Amino acid sequence: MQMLRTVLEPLLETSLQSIGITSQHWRSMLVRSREHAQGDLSLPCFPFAKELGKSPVEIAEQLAEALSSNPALGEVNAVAGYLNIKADPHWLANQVMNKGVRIGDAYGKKPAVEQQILIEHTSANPNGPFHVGRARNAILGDTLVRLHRLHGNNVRAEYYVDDMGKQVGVLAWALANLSAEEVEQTLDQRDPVNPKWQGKADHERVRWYQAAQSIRQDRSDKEEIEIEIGRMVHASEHGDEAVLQAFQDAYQPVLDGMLSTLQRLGIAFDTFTKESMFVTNGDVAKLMEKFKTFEIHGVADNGAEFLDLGARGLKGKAEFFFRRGDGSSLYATRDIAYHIWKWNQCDQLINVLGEDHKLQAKQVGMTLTELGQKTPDVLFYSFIKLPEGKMSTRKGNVVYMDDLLEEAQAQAAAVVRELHPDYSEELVSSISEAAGTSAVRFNIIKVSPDKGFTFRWEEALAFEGGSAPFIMYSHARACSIVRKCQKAGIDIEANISNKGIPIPAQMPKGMVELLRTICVHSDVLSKAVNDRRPHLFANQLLQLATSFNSFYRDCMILKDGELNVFNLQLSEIARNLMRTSMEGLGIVPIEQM
RNA sequence: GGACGUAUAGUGUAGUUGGAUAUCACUUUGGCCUUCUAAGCCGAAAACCCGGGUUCGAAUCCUGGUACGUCCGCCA
Repeated sequence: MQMLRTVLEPLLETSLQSIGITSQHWRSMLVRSREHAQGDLSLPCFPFAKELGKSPVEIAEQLAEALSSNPALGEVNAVAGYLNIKADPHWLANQVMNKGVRIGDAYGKKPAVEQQILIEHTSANPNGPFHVGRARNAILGDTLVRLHRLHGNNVRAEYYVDDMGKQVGVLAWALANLSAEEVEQTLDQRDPVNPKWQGKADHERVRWYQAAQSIRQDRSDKEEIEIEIGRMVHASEHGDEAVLQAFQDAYQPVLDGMLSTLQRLGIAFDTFTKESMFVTNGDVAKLMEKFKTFEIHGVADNGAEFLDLGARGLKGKAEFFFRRGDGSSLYATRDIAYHIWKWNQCDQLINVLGEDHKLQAKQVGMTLTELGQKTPDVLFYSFIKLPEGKMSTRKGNVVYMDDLLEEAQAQAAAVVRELHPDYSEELVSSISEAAGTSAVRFNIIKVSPDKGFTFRWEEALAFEGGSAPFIMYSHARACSIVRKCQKAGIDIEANISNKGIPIPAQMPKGMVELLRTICVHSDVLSKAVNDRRPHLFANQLLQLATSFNSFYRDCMILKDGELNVFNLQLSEIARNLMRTSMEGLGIVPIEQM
């Protein structure tokens, strides 16, 4: 609770000086109390014992006594060597009601100058539909973008389109050379396309890609095919316009299909940048020339070139190849050109990458350093696997995002129909779409990114407890109160702008809880954004919803037709905080459930 | 073989500049719907991978194991 800390620290400093503590080390010892019942902030006094030759218990008591009173301070207790300080509920209420708690301000450390932040995420190869594994990147990245915006930062969401290289080459070759019959014949032992997704290019064209992969291994003319694909890939890497256009015609519909899946999850991008751009504009060629001048530059027997990053401390296989023997560039080389381009248009750069890219990212980072460039921040995430094991399109062990979202909506719809038989089908459909997609997002975002994640249907589709619908429900209740008031002829606006409402002398437990939760909300957002850990904020929002539910139980707003204005004002503050926070996590803040 | 990451109740998780009685949810279990939406609320039971070390104090730091994940392409 930063707002309490700000008030407390100077008081505590005086108090500490009075008993002979002058070093500043205690500031880092002032921690959040473990138990809410004990306090908001606690200072363990054990380290002072040796210095002062007194027992920690005694020191804590002396400190408690020496601490001057302040409106912000509620209970101050010395317990077993700890000094516990609780914020005064009235002071908290005053902060919330009259000082105006806004999200993202005051207590976070915001840079004085507006920074342009560029977040690159997802950037999946456009060769097939999203499965839940690939979606972790998109959900994580988009949430980070949203949280930055909530925090008041200027962010651009960027998708790097891999429009050259072997994968797209294979897709383009297949579309040009295989008939639908051939494709289905080749894939006959595989599950057919879900009829639901017929006509959706990511699902349809991936069949061509898969068939080509199989044919490249088995067919008698596989050598010729390989030569043909190799020719196209080579041409694309030399900026051949016709080939690049053919590639684009092949992948663009697939990419569009993939993006429509993401759109259903509320995920969108501001800019798309094609990898081929850095080949055609000459950046890559210039970069490779520059590498030649480096002292860590090396050449292999066949003329391929590399940088010896081992000389800069990289362990393991330290030769970082940037050019093939035939003179063409490699993916990583283009990636570096891309990074230089990105740095030219932002102050902070964040990449969201799977853990399989760790070494690659390290190499790119070290090479950028070598070039005198800054290194990007990277949010790594661990892979999602299925209970049956690793996700593999090839083995058919895969859950497509489109299927998951469809199932999520269907199950949510079943819940809504059971709870509200009176709702129209239209209403059921809009509620269940919001609840289903939000639940899927939240299920992934609420856990720490570096934690391995096993996808389970029953967890992704859980609508109670720590889920998105739980949060949505709290928000919908707050909205329901407003509707109820309006129906009773109460002017909400007028009552909210009435600043003269006294803070109640006695506050129920639920109200104090809500006030405390609201007061740490902004702190948590700052931490989540600055540390790139969105799950922290997800858990905070759960806490906010839980606190609101307790408040809802303890504090009536409309009782026997009588309006409690203070409760209404607090409820509205909580409702707005919930709504904006939900948007920050990509949870749809519907007003009725 | 080397590098990096992870290990917390029956299950899934929170807790990283060391602090008290370790968080939340599911499951199990006891209560609460003639009062603003019970997708809710209140209560009970249940856990820090295994050894060593540092410290007044270790889930947290160091060290040695074990298990799991990822990487170690002139692929992308």
